[in-house]
Amino acid sequence: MDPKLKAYFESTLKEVSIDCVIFGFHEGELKVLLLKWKGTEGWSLPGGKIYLEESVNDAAVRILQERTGLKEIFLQQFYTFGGNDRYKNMDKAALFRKLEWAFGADFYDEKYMKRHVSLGYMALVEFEQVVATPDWYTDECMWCEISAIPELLFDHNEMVEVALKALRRQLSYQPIGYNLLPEKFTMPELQRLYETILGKQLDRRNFQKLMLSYDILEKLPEKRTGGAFKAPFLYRFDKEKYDRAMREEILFAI
Amino acid sequence: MDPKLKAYFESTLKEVSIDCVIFGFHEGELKVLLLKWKGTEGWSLPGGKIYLEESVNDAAVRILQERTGLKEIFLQQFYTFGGNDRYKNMDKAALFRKLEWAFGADFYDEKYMKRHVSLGYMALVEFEQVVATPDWYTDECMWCEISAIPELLFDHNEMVEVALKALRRQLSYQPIGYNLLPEKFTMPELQRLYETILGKQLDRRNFQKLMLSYDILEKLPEKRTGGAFKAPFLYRFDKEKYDRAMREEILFAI
DNA sequence: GCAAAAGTGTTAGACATACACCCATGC
DNA sequence: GCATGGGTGTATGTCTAACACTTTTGC
Repeated sequence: MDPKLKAYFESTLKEVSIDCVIFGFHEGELKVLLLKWKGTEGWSLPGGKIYLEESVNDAAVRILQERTGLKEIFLQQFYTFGGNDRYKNMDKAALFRKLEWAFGADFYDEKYMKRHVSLGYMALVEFEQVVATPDWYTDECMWCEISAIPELLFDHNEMVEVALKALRRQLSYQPIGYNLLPEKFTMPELQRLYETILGKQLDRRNFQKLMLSYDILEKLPEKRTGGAFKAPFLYRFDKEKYDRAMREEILFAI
Repeated sequence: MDPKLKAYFESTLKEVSIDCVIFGFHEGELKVLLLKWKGTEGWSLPGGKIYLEESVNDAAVRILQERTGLKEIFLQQFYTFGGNDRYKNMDKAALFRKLEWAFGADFYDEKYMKRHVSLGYMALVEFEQVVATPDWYTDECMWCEISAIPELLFDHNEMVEVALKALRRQLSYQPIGYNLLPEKFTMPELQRLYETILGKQLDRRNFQKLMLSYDILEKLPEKRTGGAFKAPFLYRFDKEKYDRAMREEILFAI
């Protein structure tokens, strides 16, 4: 095995790791960042290990930064996966044969390849700002529409589902959008975001009234020009009020 | 060190453990089960380790059963604690001196006393049915009112707070009470439960109307006799409808 | 009879929902 | 001009929230 990889294994927790469901919003679609494992056709969520003296939240921030280049974004734990059958839908032997081919004959070492508990973190990122970067295990990145996710390695399909459910639930008591949209955005864009996450259509006029009633948006004098049809106004989140709404968990009746 | 304890250490995950915030409701008070560590005056939450081939959820069920005698109750993950400073408010050296006194000179073995990631589970139990039982480390159990919890070991005070917050949040999209109340209960008792968890007073008449509107309660012909004043009716949860409401996460506007 | 707890009903107002009309832009 | 998307306003009905009266029970 590569000595650097070995050193990484030695300096990190062995039984615990982190997997991130990184949500981005682009062209009216909610997408998730996936990585393709070297030497295989298998895709997985971005993940990583925790250094011995690192808090798990710090590790999640670090991993997210390594994969997207972004710091200070919305990132939170949503569930911890600790089934003893997390490989159940896979041909584990075949996978590890391929991985040994890519990483060296002693990659599959019992010392490192123990049963893992995985902390699921979800991140909401501004799609345009992400510079997706593969990690040690992987050689390709892909933004995949939430509705067209292929079969993933391990229990990562379940992770995406649980993350999405947590995200939807969160929508009912916290605002969303600050980390998923560019600084300035239009009301229809915000609505599209909500519709995509919730998976249902919303009334244009009622949505606007509701959003404005929460008093977290600032209407700008500018409009989004260039597009076809009537130019919509631009809005911006009032960060202070937005953060307060996040903290106080105001009920968002949507 | 005791060979049985050593064997337990060898057969469990070393970096991960489980801590349980076990809520019970008694005499109009929400209470939490605490354990006192042998040889110390320190209190902590009930917890335990995960066997190598056991899923974390199974481990949580097992630990809960060991401490309360109860099975098939409400139990769920609420957060995973992975700070690298989880001992920060304690005199760690003094604690371990006391523990070595109680467990043997080699209790504090670097091999076992690593940095731990702790999975927080919360349980809602029927107070009357619990037979509280200390574990390996502890020699005393106590039900402690939520408002009068002493300073606990490790980061367990924070755990209780986070659990309580999660419980309150959950109240807004799921019914509660099935596992906290006896089979038959009165509307004022149910209301007291909600008031205790939410930490605020509710209107008697509106509460009743709201609860009945969710169609998960069955009004019984009997009344709670024996008490002073007018005898209140007894109710029972319709388990099927209750479970459906849990699954569908109907919004409980309380 | 009185105080305290419980049962039941009413009413005003807020809010969600549904819907209508006008404006801007490209073809 | 027309199709399409966007801005704004209004009416209706439902549900929440505040509140009143009656009944039961022990002292």
